[in-house]
Amino acid sequence: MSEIRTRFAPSPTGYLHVGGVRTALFAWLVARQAGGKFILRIEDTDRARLVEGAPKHIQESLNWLGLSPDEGPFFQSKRLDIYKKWADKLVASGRAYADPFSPAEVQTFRELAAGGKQPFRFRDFRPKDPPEWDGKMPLRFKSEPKDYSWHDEVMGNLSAGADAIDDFILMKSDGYPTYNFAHIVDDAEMAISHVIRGQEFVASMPNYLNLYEALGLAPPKFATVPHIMAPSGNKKLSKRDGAKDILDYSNEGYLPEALVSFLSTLGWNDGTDQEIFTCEELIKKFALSRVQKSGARFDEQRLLWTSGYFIRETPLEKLFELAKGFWPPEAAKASDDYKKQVLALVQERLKFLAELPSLTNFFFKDLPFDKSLITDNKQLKKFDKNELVVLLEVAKVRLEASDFTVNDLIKKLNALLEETKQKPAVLFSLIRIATTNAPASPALASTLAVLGKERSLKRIDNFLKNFSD
RNA sequence: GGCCCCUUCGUCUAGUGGUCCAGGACAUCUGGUUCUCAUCCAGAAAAUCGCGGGUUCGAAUCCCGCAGGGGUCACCA
Repeated sequence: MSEIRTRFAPSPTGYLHVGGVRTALFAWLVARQAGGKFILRIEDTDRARLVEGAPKHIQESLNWLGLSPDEGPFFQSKRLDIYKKWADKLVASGRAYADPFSPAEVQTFRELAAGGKQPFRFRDFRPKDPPEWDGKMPLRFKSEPKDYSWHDEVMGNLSAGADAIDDFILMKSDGYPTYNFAHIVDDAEMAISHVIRGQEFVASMPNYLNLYEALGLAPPKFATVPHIMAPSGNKKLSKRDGAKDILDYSNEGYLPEALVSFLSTLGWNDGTDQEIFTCEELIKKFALSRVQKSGARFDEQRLLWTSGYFIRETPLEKLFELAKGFWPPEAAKASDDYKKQVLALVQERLKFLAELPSLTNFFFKDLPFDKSLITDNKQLKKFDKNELVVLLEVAKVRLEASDFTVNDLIKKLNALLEETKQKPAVLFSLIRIATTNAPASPALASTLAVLGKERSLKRIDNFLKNFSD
């Protein structure tokens, strides 16, 4: 059996989003699991829609996810001589003709067909005496209509009638090939074994099959991956629906492993109850035949859950490395050791690393006094202000006697509960608010231990001063 | 509109004629983990398997029709 070779072939018209990346991931997995090659090909034949920097951006996105190509990137714009060669071959065999019609004339044909209630087909309007192709006119494929049935690794057996066949442009008047022509030539030249792509191309399959025959090429295997749908409504996910640049996820501190796992289970599963997959597991278990035939909705909640899961599973040292660049500005002067302690406390509640500042800011700077934390608190709002002040003053004295290790703090706090005859819901809330001024924090004893004795007591003092006013 | 494809809890899905009055996960809700947020644990609610006909002793699973959704009909990919 010949080598498995798959490709990802985006057009450089902008950034990569989850839809494109999932297709790339599937192609990458098919290559990896067979010990084959994954090839990146930039389809830059539409000169008008090129976006500068897009190829680099696409490569960075793939690299971040760990889907680096084994070959490429190849640029179609640098392979024009190859397409020319194949085009000449088609002209010689009579399977391509120069198209002498202007867009306006084509439009007239179209209206003519519409008037006759017939579906418009170029092949019904072929020129009687096509001029010789000079490379300046568009070159059109001369189709030979017939029925086709073929196998799709995802969709199963597909078929279409001869009505689906028509002449189409191979070479444009600017000298560049169309996608319809170039991708077939390239897939053959690059010995691609599996063409894995989005479902927008299934309708053109009969035409492609017709062209393969005209070129004398054996078609590769095909796999059609359904679109990722927008969270609401039944439409393809687009930028408007929050289809972010894949590098945005990197910038927000999602782990690439999480994106890969999430994307793989969006329209694929291994038939078991497994919900999370590492890359290695995917390489072992992925199968095109188990990819869903219908489009799957993008579920932000599930992405967050997946992301949080991977963050929790990451060893602290590694997470600390990954978290560099995400700390709040005030953390700049804090020691690595201190930051690691903080990170250990918030690791289990992080969904993505950009949440770090909002979760940890009070560890690095004094937050402003906020009376509503007391007055809105279910337990504390029932108390008289003076009662709370007295309670906190007692707490302060007892905490002054602690060495601020977690164990000792727990001991002291428990003793305080006894002494004051208060519930944790009251006493701990009060101390937590006084020492953090934050609406939420990790467990009290751990928080105090990391904050340290001096800072904790100072904050209680400040809180008492503000609260008494 | 023509052609092609799809249709199981809100969402992602398991399920290929009986073990499914449909299982898992996310989200939601409840309880527990000495306070909050989160984690973790336990539990609840949630799909008459798009609808209607068949075939069969028996259908989410096979067949037909319908409806809804998607894709496509470019010198874009």
